[in-house]
Amino acid sequence: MTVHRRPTIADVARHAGVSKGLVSYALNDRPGVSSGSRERILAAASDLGWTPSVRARSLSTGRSFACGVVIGRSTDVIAADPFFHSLIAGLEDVFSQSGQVLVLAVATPGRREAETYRGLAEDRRVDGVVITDLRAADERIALVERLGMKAVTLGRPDVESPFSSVSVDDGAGIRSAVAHLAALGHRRVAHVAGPEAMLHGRRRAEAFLSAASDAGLEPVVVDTDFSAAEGAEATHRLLSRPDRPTAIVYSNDHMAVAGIGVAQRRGLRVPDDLSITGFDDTELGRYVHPALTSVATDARAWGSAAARALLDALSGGTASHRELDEPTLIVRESTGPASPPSPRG
Amino acid sequence: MTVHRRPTIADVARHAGVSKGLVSYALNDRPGVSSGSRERILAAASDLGWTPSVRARSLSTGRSFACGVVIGRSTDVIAADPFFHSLIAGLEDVFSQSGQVLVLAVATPGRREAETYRGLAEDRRVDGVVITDLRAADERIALVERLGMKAVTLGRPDVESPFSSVSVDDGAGIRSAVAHLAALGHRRVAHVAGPEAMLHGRRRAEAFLSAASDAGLEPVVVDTDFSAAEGAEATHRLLSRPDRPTAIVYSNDHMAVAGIGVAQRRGLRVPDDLSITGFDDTELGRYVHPALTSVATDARAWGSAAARALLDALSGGTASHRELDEPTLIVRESTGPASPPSPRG
DNA sequence: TTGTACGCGTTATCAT
DNA sequence: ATGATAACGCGTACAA
Repeated sequence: MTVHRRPTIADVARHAGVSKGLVSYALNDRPGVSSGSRERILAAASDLGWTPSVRARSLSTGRSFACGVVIGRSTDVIAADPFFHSLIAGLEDVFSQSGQVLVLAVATPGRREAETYRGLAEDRRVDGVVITDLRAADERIALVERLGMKAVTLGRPDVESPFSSVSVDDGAGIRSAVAHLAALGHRRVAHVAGPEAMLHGRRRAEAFLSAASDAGLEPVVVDTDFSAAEGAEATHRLLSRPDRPTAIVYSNDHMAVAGIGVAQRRGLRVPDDLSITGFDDTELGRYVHPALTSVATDARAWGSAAARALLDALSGGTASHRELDEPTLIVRESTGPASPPSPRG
Repeated sequence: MTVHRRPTIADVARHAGVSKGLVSYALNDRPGVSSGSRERILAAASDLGWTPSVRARSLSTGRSFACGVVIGRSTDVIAADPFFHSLIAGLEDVFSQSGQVLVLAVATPGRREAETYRGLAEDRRVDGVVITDLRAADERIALVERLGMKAVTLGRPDVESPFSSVSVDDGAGIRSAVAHLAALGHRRVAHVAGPEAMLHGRRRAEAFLSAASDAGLEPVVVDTDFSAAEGAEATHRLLSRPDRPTAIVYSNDHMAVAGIGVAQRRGLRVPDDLSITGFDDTELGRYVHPALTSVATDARAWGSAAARALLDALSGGTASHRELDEPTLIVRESTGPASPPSPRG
């Protein structure tokens, strides 16, 4: 009675009547193997149902066949961000097909971001990482490089980077939102932005400001940390101004929904008294009242593209910079014609 | 000039003047090492800054030092579920401290759940998995066992299981919501439930029904897939009934927020015409209008407890069943005294 | 093409 | 009871 042992490369070699080394060459599509041997080897491998042992491969090559994503510390904020989940799904779509595994690490107050990257690099738990939420002068680029890992950044960093990037022009999304509002006759428009330290938050804010002034509007920008709490607070602040805006462009749906709540709480009607746009086009936005006008980005496609770029880098490819399709504005009910502000705002 | 090479166990052995094997025994706290040698070995290891190579260890022990979570196919639904993120954070809190890594795998229409588990097991990419969203007669239990992995389930399965479980009595949360509504004078109450196939969805529905009849109320239950879309549709159906409910208990915040939207869309005021409760106490619920009354579960603590249980199982512990603290009802603005239904509902 | 050393810990076997 | 030695896991890579 034979125990079911997993076939090793030695079994394949025996089966094909060649040496272990030759099998390795044949299976890795490398030169120096006659086509006859190659065929016999491949046949033997498939006969035996052989698949390489990731563990053994890992030990001899020093690679881990895993890629990582480090989630920044603000768990609550990211927890509420459906974007992130779609991104993960997109990454996994590609990784799983290439035998890579996706490792998730969470930075905490007790284990800061840099330590978390170090932890993943230390024993090469991952070969590469996906860097999200780029910050101004982001130290992670140099850190990851120093740690000897490959990486891909979501968006193009503002510092020298040896890594590939995959970007979406969210500025275009913001511009279309502003254009939409301008066409509706709004003049005093506000932007509830993400953290100023985050590159995409900043770029959205810049796009907002330039689009608004190009259209001859009077723009205001308030920074937040992307949370519903700060989104709500920013909305209160904006609506308390004597020259309160008639439209607010939020940099995510979450804050926009909170913004609708604040407006209602203050007795304003959306969109009659205040127009609101979101960003990310989350499912919930379609079912709140009024349904949210939002900028739709394809986070899953973004993830897939990033994963492919990272795999390419892992197999020795040179850094590339890819720009994905522009996001599009989905107009629903939360935006409407501008009307003079009522005194009760 | 010496190249910076990572110290291996052989270096430690040399340094301590003993053999490789003995170092391994000493570092793994196994008998057969004199206290003198043990001390010298530990000193040498810390002198050299030696840490075991996970890869080498992995090859010789057959373990991967990784644990996995498989995300079921409905990405959109889970994407919107902040619960999941907190769970992940809780898992990672514990895994990262014990040198484990958290692997995330996503099942897709193209790669179904069972295949995904198989993929993780095939080359032992993970040693154990956390099984979430238990279903009735869940086949994953047997599958995972057959695949030779350890596991922990979130909630206690309704089938024989060799695995530890960590549970939260969400029924208690539902009961407190029903009690709250009953105290406010509601009589016709509805529950917008999760999928009937999911154990926790079913248990919440059962808790709802029994609590409602115990309180002498007239309960209705509608099943959904947890998405905002189905939550909204269920709400429409309920509010179209001639004997429409005056209060609805949703099995997540997401659907509850959509429910508020639907009520408003139909010209009903919350809570004057309709009281609404959610489940999970997400951040957004605090900022919608009216702020959502919701059942708060500590997903992060749940994750940590599950991770600990899994680690325990990996180190040979026997299956245990732990019950965490009961969730609590957070009363906000979306629930209020019952009032006779207006004809416009 | 083949043989074999190598990566690095773990563990069974053997000697003291 | 201590400790050394060597085999093992499984691919990879280089010398022969």
